[in-house]
Amino acid sequence: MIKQGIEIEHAAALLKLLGDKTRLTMVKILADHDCCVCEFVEIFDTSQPAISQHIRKLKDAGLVKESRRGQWIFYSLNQEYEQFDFVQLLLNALPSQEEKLTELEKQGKRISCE
Amino acid sequence: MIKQGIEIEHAAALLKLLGDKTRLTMVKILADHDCCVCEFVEIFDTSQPAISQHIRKLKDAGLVKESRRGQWIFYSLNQEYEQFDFVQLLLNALPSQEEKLTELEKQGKRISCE
DNA sequence: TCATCATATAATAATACACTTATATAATCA
DNA sequence: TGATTATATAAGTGTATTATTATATGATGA
Repeated sequence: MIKQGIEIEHAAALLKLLGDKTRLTMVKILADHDCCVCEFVEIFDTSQPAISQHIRKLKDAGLVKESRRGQWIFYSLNQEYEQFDFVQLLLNALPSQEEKLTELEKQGKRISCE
Repeated sequence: MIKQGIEIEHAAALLKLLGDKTRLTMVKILADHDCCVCEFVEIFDTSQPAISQHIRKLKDAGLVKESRRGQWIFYSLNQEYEQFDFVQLLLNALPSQEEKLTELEKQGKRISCE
């Protein structure tokens, strides 16, 4: 039998995870751009450990994955996440957070390491 | 300017509210049926104050409304809720909880007062 | 009016959460 | 190799959350 859709318990846990302004915004941003911790620190004007701890929760849930590029670790949405469709449904209903990145760019604080 | 969609802060608060197994299931059930507290007490096999407190959170957020019918207070989704579309989007992605009500019915514990 | 049923509210206690500070790890670069 | 930069982790703290117990309110029906 093919498992389809999301169980309600799982959904509740996921919504709880996303039910935090910082994490939700992070995930929305990650839907369009890979980012590293130091960028989020700038964007949210908060401490590095606070960001790392949010990232860890997202990673533990399987929602984001990491890839090291030199000095930096870049995070991105994990397209293989079991309930990726559900997450996308949600994210599509949210307003773009693009301006947060363009602001970063403007300040010359966007990291790119191609 | 017409306000459209949901702000990310508001969305986070809403997801947090729904990020609880009991509340999420309640809301999913209420999408199809009005229910009263004592029914939820049966369905979730939990205490009456616990249910009342969950209901209050949903009511405070504007997500559900109440109407007294005799001895009982029936709760239902508030279709006028500001972000009702967003909530519906979410609920539609969740599996039916219909069996919880049919189970109630079978036990003769469904309240109806027409 | 009194007993009962449905629900709300208050007080409390246990747990979870998100931040802070301090420190560790890991890569880079002089 | 030693300094620097990026990130993770650990420990501690204040606050939020959720349940419990006890009590109050409000409607019904004998």
